[in-house]
Amino acid sequence: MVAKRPTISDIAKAAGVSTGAVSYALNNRPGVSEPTRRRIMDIADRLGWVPSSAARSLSDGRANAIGLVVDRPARVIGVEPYFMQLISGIQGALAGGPMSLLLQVTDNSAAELAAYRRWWGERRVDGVLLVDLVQNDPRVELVRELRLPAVVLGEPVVPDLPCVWTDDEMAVEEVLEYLVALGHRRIVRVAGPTKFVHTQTRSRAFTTAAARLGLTEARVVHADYSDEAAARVTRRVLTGGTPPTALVFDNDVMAVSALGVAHELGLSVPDQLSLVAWDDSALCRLVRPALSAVRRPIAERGAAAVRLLLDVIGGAPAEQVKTSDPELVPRSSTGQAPA
Amino acid sequence: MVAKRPTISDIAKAAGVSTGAVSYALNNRPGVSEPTRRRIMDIADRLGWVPSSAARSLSDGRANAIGLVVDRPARVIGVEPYFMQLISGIQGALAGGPMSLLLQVTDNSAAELAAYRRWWGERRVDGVLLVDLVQNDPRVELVRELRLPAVVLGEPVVPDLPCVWTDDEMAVEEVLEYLVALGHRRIVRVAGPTKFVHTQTRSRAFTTAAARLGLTEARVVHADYSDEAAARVTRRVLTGGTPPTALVFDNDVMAVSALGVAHELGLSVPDQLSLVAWDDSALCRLVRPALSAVRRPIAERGAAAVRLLLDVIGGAPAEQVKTSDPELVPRSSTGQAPA
DNA sequence: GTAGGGTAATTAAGCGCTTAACGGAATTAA
DNA sequence: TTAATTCCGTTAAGCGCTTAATTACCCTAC
Repeated sequence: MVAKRPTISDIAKAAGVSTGAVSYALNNRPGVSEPTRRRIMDIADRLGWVPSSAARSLSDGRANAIGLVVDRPARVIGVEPYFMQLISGIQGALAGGPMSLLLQVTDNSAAELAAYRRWWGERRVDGVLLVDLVQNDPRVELVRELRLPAVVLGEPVVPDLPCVWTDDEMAVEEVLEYLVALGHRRIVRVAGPTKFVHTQTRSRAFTTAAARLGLTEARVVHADYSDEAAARVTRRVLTGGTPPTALVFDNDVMAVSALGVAHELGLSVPDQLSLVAWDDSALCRLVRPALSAVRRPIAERGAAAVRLLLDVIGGAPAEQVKTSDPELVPRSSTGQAPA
Repeated sequence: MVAKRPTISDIAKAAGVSTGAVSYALNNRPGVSEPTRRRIMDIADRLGWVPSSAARSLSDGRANAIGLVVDRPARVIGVEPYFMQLISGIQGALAGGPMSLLLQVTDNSAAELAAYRRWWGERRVDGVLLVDLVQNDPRVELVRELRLPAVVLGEPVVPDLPCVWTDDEMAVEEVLEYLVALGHRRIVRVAGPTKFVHTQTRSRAFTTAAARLGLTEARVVHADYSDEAAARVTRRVLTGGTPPTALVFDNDVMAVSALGVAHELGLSVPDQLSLVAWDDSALCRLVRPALSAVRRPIAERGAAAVRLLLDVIGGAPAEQVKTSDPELVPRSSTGQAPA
């Protein structure tokens, strides 16, 4: 078989009908008799016909693709399993359907905006996924201006934007209560960059829960998700006055990095220091001691976001979908607070 | 500004010329005078015009996109930094140009083939990247049949297919020589699945070099890149008769997993057991002891592959490009062989 | 003065598909 | 018998862009 892409008019010719009839038949719309439809469809797949996405887009205005742009430095993105899991979930929900995923990795916010704008201008996507929302995120304004269907992966901070989220606040509380039950009182949260909405949400939840539990020495410090920054911050925190007995991180990479620092400082985990990671991953399981971590349904979130986005593209109202709750998976990095 | 995508006929109207003239002007082709061209271009970007990719594709037959499908189980793909680094590299080479990346993650080879075939049928991509080639890979046959431009990321095993590769054989030798210099003689290579061409290449290089160095007890065992399989295999190897003193892995995840197993068996690394990972990553740096690893220019490979693919799409002949050589990065997981 | 040659534009066809509008034949109603 | 209704199918316009063919015009040359 040689490579020649058949078009509907090839089919029409073979079936002795007009291209219009072929189109109706192939799209399961009324206008052709059942026998004709069958005949056309038989011919179509004997010929190995596949609709040209360009032609279809041009005539019906739909791109049959959704876009995701991830704006994180290459350095960070490589390590964090988060995105690949997310992408897996996205693909799962896309599989079988006619939609494809357009992916872009950028290293600054302007490039990210430009990517969305270009996709829209080129009519390349029917909608986009938004991750890592920041305060007053310009993307919100952009998609609204462009009337570009969008789904946020994150807390419902923008009232009329559809989103898919998990109850992180609850998880933060759970972690704190768990640590307190183990006797910890000096607990530090090593958060991601302040700019992210999810960082703020968790930090707020942390502070609130700490206050409720009477943890006057609990506090939040910031790093940038990278192992280097986490190591630096952790070292500083642990070598300062009245060091904490437990650290709660905002991702897995930072927690693993901190494990190294603890080791380096001769602090035994979990005897002298407890560590909790956020976003469970193989990384957490693989290191020794294995890290206690908050597991969130990342792939599930990706899949849910895609389904929601498809609905929104189809004209459904902007829902705010909550996925299953995160859960704390205790492993060997957390233990009784030292006396 | 409200969302309304301008077309060339909007521009034509505004400039008082025909759409043909606009097209010539915008594409920098002869047929319009310099002043007219300027005027048209000014209007175009005042209007924020962006070419419709569908329309362009339809008329010139080019999709302005390249495709990558990754066929690895979600479980594996999440952990391995490899793909994200690759994607970063790909994006780097794509940035600025008009091409986008279409990504698909599948979990079986049939689905992968189907994805390529569909993209081709839909005229969605101008070319594709092929990773993880296996022996007699059906994709090779497919892209040839479809005349779909393709670049292989891997060794030049298919004569007329362009590819981008690194000299892994050399790196394998280097690792072996390094270990031998440290006094190791019982060395086991924990390889990925046999089906992959790169696995075979490295295993062959390993066996050859071992023979040359007189290592009669060197051997190769197989796992599937996952941490579970690696743990199982490592445990078996280490608890068998005359266990090896050094293990060389085919990725980073397996090496980290083995570190855990060693720990569990009470084997001190590197005093009693040396470990070498393949594909350096933050993972290797982060664990304790930090893993000695073979670092390969992954992002560079991705970028080179894209450049090559763009050339091939443009009609260039099928080159075989070799990127910079891998290098062994010694860290704390390798040491003198035990007496 | 007219043929020849550029240059700067327009025209129109075509890429592959969708879909509103139309038409002819068979069926039903009156 | 004729008119109204259905059903099945065709026609043709249009989506936004590219490009070969064509026209219109101005210059130079003989």
